[in-house]
Amino acid sequence: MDFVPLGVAVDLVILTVRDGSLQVLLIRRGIAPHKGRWALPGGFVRPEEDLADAARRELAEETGLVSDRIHLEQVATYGEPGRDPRGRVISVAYLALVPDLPVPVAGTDAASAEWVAVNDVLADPQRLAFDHHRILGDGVERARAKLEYSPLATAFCVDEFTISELRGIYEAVWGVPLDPRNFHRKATKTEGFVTPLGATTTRDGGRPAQLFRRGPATTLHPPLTRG
Amino acid sequence: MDFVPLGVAVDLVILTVRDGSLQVLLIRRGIAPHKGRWALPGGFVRPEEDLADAARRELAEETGLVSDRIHLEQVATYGEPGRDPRGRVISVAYLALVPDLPVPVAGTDAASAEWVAVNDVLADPQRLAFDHHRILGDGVERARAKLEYSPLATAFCVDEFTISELRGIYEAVWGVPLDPRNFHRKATKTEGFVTPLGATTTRDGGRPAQLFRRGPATTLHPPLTRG
DNA sequence: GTCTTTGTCGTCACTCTGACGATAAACCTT
DNA sequence: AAGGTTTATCGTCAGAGTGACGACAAAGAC
Repeated sequence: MDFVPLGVAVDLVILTVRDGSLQVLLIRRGIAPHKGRWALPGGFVRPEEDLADAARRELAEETGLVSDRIHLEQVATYGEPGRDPRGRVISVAYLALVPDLPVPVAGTDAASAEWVAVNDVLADPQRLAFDHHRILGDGVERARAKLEYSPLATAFCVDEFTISELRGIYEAVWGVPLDPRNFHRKATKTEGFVTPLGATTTRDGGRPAQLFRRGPATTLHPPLTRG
Repeated sequence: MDFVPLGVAVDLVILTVRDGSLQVLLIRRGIAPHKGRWALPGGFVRPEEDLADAARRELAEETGLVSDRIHLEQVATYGEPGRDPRGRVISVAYLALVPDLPVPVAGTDAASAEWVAVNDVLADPQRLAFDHHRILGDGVERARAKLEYSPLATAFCVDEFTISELRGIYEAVWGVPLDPRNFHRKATKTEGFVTPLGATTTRDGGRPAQLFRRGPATTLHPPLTRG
């Protein structure tokens, strides 16, 4: 076997929508290399650990979220020689979409962790360690694309949500305003996207809004469009 | 560094359309494990080699195709412990779309290589070695999805092609018949999909058809639909 | 009560789509 | 050479989906 000295890591693009903007969870690295710089959460895969399990473990360590109810999907793998000064490290990137919960963002090997607006991070290619700028870009692009043809936006919402809250997700992720009336029509008429619960809430102010839960659909026909 | 004994490989899902059906290039394994069984082409990544370079190298070794003009994209990475009897092997799968050329399919470490109809292979989960059945499924699914919203179908065509030939690609990959008149309208009216050359050909029989080249678009607006 | 905020229903013109008729331009057969 | 076959390409038409926007409903704020 020609096994070469090489490490396999997972890196996480953990996204949420807070205060109307798309935000990513970053950690300030507590150890070398790139000590003190901002980076995506991540770590090495253990010898007998599945890749997805490693991603779930890292997610739990950073956010305390048990990932059974969290959307987690693989995005891509980065293996360019030289991307990590420690040697040959292959990194498998995962994308996690979480609702805006009062999450105790505190890591074990991270000096500190916090939510940062994606736009701010992407605006500066030097902001993140390693090739994490590129990984973040790919993850965000994946999320933006999937909102169009999948019911994935609901992964950003709490269990019971209103159509406006759902629209807020789309507006934050895509960065464009959407017409409330047309969006309401689309969301409620697209087969299997959302299921009405009968109850209402006034937590968003104004007239009480119906509460919905995510529907059974896995794909949206027809897709929503980004303007 | 906690580098564990572990190998990184690339596996290739090389697709083409031949005789109206979607086909994949398979090799009969010449060495253990799974010697004598059918599998996707692939091999270990070299110590100082980029993942994409490894995929390009394997593609060239198996098909002789120089990949500058071949569409090659990463699909996913498979790392379940136990997926390879030799030990912990992480495999990065790439998807290659090639035109139907008289390719000298002959491998270096493969006893033999040949084109096989994708439907036949997918119908039997035991047909391929390792977890290649799953990898093939994921690759094909990616190709099917991308035909909808990208001009990727042109990657299956030779440089200059007719609308019918392009339609044949869609029909083979999706496995559904498409209306020639409606398809012609869509293909020619979708901005940047195909560029007319002015010349015509009669190689498909019947009335001479206009020749086209792939256009500058990277995304199709609006997308083509599968049904 | 009135104002403000947000939710929900409706209308209308426009575009896109799928089903299909019709004609054009080559080759093939006899 | 005439007619049949094959494929290409244009056109038509009804129905679905979309964006822009008007209108009204139902809560809290003052």
